[in-house]
Amino acid sequence: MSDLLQRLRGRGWRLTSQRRVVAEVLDGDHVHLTADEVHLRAAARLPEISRATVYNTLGELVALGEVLEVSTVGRAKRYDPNARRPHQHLVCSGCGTVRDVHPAGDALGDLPETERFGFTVGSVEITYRGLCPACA
Amino acid sequence: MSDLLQRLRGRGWRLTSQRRVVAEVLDGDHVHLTADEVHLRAAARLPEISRATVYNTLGELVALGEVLEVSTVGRAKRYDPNARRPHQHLVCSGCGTVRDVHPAGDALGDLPETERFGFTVGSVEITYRGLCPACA
DNA sequence: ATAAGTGCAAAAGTTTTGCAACAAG
DNA sequence: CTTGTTGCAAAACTTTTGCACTTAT
Repeated sequence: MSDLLQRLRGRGWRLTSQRRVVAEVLDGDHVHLTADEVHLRAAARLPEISRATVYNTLGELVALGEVLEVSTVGRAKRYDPNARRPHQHLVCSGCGTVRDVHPAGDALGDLPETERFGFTVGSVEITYRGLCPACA
Repeated sequence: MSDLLQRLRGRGWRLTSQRRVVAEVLDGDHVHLTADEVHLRAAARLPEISRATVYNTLGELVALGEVLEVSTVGRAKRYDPNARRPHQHLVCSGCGTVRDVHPAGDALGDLPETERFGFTVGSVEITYRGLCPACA
């Protein structure tokens, strides 16, 4: 069983075949699927799985902090299972492909107090936009 | 006439009352309206303006580089007229409010060649996520 | 057994599109 | 005038929801 499933079970997550399949589909590096893509791949293994369950499961994984929702501009949300190691994204403006990147050192400094407008800042997200080799 | 309208006219943009109203609604700092909010405010001045025209106009302004689409996670896109001075966003995870911020110096270093996967990187986008005073 | 999870189908929210009527240059 | 723009209404897409049925524990 994957680390992910093991961790989830430890948290009292009820393990169903649908959830197992969704977790399996999300496994891996550089995986940034849309909900629909997850459903498509999950259905290949478990034909009767419903869209609603995929959405429910993805929402729960996000709430548990095991999966991240990737910001998009207009397109459908993408889900990133690599929530444990901080990283940034390189997004193709042509086809929407996303790659994880781990820029060298550099501490993307926190936002100075004077620029916070009273907000409580929880996370910083960096996205590099450009064109992938195929679209360029 | 605003700078924006003047620039657009210079580019051969046909100026209609609908477009003028959309441009006026977008004018200002810290403006990050959704298409629907733009339509609402535009309709207050020009009651017969249609949603389709608002979407068309916003899309054109984005294509012309005069307005930026702000990344969202799930919610409706927001449009940012402050496309000329580079800046970042502080987004409330509660209500979706967006504020422009201009972090001190710091050069958010370019992505090193070895991390580009063959992509042509055009822009870097930084988003600080947290809770605004009202939602905290 | 029982509480939680699932599937279905309908609805909600956002954005796009086709086309006839209209208006800016 | 001519071509680009608008409005309408319908459709496309993504995500959410209500409820009866099923299942993991």
